[in-house]
Amino acid sequence: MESQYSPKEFDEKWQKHWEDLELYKAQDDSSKPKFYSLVMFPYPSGDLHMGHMRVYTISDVISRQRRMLGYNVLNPMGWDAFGLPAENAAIKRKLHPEKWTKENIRFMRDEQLKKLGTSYDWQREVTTCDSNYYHWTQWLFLKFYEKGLAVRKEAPVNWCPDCQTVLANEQVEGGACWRHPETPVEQKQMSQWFLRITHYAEELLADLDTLKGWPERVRLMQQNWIGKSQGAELYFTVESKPNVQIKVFTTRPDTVFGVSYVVLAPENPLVKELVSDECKEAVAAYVEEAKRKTELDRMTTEKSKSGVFIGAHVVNPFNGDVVPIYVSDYVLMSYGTGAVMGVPAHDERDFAFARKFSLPITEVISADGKSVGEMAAPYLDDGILLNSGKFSGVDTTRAKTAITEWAEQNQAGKGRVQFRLRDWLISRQRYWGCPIPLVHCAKCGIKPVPETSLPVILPVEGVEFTGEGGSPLGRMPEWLNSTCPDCGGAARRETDTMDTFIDSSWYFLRYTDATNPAEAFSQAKVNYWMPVDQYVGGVEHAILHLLYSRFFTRALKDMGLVNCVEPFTNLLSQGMVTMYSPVSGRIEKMSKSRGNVVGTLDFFKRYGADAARLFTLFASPPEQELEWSEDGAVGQHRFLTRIWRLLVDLKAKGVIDRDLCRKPLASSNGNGNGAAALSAADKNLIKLVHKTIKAVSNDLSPERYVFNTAIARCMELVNGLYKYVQEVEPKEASPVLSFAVYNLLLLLAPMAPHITEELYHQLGLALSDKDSIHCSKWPDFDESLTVDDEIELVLQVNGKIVSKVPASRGLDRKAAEGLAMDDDKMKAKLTGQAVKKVIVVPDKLVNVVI
RNA sequence: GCCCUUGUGUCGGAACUGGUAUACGAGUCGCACUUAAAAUGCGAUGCCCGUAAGGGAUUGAGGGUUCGAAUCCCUCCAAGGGCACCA
Repeated sequence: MESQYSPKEFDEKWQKHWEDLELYKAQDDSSKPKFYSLVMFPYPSGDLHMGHMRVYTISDVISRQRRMLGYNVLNPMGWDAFGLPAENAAIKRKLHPEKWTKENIRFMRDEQLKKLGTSYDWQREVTTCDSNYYHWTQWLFLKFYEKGLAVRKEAPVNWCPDCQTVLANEQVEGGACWRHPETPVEQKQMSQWFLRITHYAEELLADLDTLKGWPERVRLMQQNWIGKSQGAELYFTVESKPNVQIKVFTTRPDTVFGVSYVVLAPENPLVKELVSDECKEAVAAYVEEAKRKTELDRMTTEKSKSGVFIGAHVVNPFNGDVVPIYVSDYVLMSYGTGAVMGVPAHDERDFAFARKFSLPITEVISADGKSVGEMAAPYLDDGILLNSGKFSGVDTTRAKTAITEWAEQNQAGKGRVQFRLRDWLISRQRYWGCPIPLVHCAKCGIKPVPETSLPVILPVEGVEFTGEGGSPLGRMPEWLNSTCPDCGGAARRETDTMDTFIDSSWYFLRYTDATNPAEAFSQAKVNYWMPVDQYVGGVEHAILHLLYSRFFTRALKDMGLVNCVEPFTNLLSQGMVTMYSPVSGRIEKMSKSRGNVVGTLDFFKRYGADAARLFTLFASPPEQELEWSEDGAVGQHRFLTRIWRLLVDLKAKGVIDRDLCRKPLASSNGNGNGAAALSAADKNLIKLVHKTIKAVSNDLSPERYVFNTAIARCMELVNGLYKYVQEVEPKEASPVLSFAVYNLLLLLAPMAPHITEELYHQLGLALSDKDSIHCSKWPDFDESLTVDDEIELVLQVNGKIVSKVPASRGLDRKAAEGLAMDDDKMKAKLTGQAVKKVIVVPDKLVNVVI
């Protein structure tokens, strides 16, 4: 046995050993309870750095400990392999995206994730750009299409004139194309595919309450994103065209008597219909300008309002007022009805608009129902109505209901709920994505590709990447030209591919039956494993990926494909890893572009995988940010070295014994295993072991998941062992030391899997060559051995500490009080004082109030 | 602007339900080992006053509840994140 701890001698040996033993293979049927452990799968960008490793380490520790606790664990890994960077690399380096992606996957899997010592079941590896995966992505799309959840509709989208393609919202940075910061993105009206996530808005919102295992902040972010508003839709009849109504959505029906104008969004079709001849030119010009307006312009002109009168009026159904109709880009076509009523007195934006166009500001609510006269700013709070006909004098809350009711009775409107959530635009004019399985037939229109013809293969050979002019698929006639499944005539394939978020919205279902050639997943397997018991991932996916996955699961449940409603029972969203960036001079998220990355290969070589894992876990609790520091990592390497040296020494002395180590030494009170011979040092060490087992078990439990304190407890045990060895100087097989060392290794095994396995075998604790510490049972503890008989009683006067005295555990109140009154320092404080009250916290403190 | 999170020694961070603030690690200093250094082991180490014994203040700031507050409540300040003309 080497006297020097050098992980490079054995890290890879054990990784191979575990793989040969198929230690991490999940069983599809088992008498053990199942535990589905999931970590967000990576995009194969090519090179993981230590910052990326945090999430895999956390998830791996959880999986390993669950295995030791006796669960049948599914811990899979895969690749979110479609996406733009691959296509970019292809354009830049003339390397096919598939080749680039596959090479990256091999490197990341074999050289990075495996070398971290992760415990994945690689037989279930999933790669979203493989046709045996996207076959089922397409099949699911067809299911959504059948149910009317995938629809084609016109929508304004982000268009980059340089790339000649639609961009995802995520690819618009500061109003410009992410590839050309100098090119502003344009808004373009296009026919695109959407998934109707809004169909589930209400449920997605309501069921957030059932996700008790999710962080509060993630639930809140989703809640805000879905954005439910309670209000009313009110109808304003056009004065010159009594058969046309403008419907507006408002959350403030109580302010309807204060309406001084109505505004339409520039894209609202009513603009063209209602505009008067005199205004036609000005309105058309404004609408044109608004269309061209980029997000950049919008942001810079945020607060100032623009707009044009369209030469028509509407009648307020509540008071008969005739008010003008404007068109303005502060009204969005995609929210509500694309029209709003302007109430300057009680809305910030309407106030600004009214000022600019000199429109009347009619006060209809105030704190006490009395007019305040000239308004310098809009009054936004609740209050009492005035100038509101028969509703004057009513408070806002009741007025909202009353006015909505009146509208319903008089066909002037109705109550309505509005969501901020929009339907999910999934079309992408890109090559490297899952083809949408549809054809366009001149005769029959849009037709789905029959299930039996799936998958629609993404062509790999003969694809040219020029970097301009949209998707290369459109320039491949041999792929583009197909036949109509209905009439058999000529048809063109859909050239758009799907948003990559679709691929990741169901990968956790595929893991349950990853190699099934005939189905997306079998009912039996998916329902055995789902829902995911513990999901770990970055907070950057708090909304999109997690919301989409919830939507998918819900839709599939309604189709009878899965049984569960919510896919992820518990969610741990880990904080990002930061480091000082020489580029910006600040502490920022670790990333290549910021020049503050720590490479994995180099780190593993210098300190070993276990030190990397321990530092990542120790530096801060998982939900918080972690600042990478070389010093801290060295500290963990030192801790491992300390364990190594101690155990090498004990082995040389022959004190560790394979049989003794498994004997529980349950009782220190005289009747346990060899208890008669136990010294005070022995008893203390046994207690320390039990206390450590208790603390670490608690720290690794789902209620806590605080790995930093778990490691701290293990360090204390190691410190205790050093002290014990120094004191006792053991020379022969020791039951106490064998027991302590064995349990230390068990507790550290999930966090530092290599060194614990190596020492387990080196010390001869293994039951055979095929044995692994990772197959061991997680240790139990004896509650009675986790408490000390002797405690320190704290004595306080008025809550201030005056003295501390030793006392035996379990003292009653009287006795504790007696101890306090007997103490010299207490006496000094209390003489001549009237004692008002004595508070005794058993086994903790006595507080005398004077 | 709205919503959320976080503020504890020189640094990363502990303190489970209000009950000994600063566990564990890093750094620094000292001792041992060594010809020497590194490594390792042992010990000390939040701040102020004091040679010491001892005393005092202290968990971003201020206030409150309580016998007792890092922890609960209110106001404010700072940093980070999310949303942002959503009617």
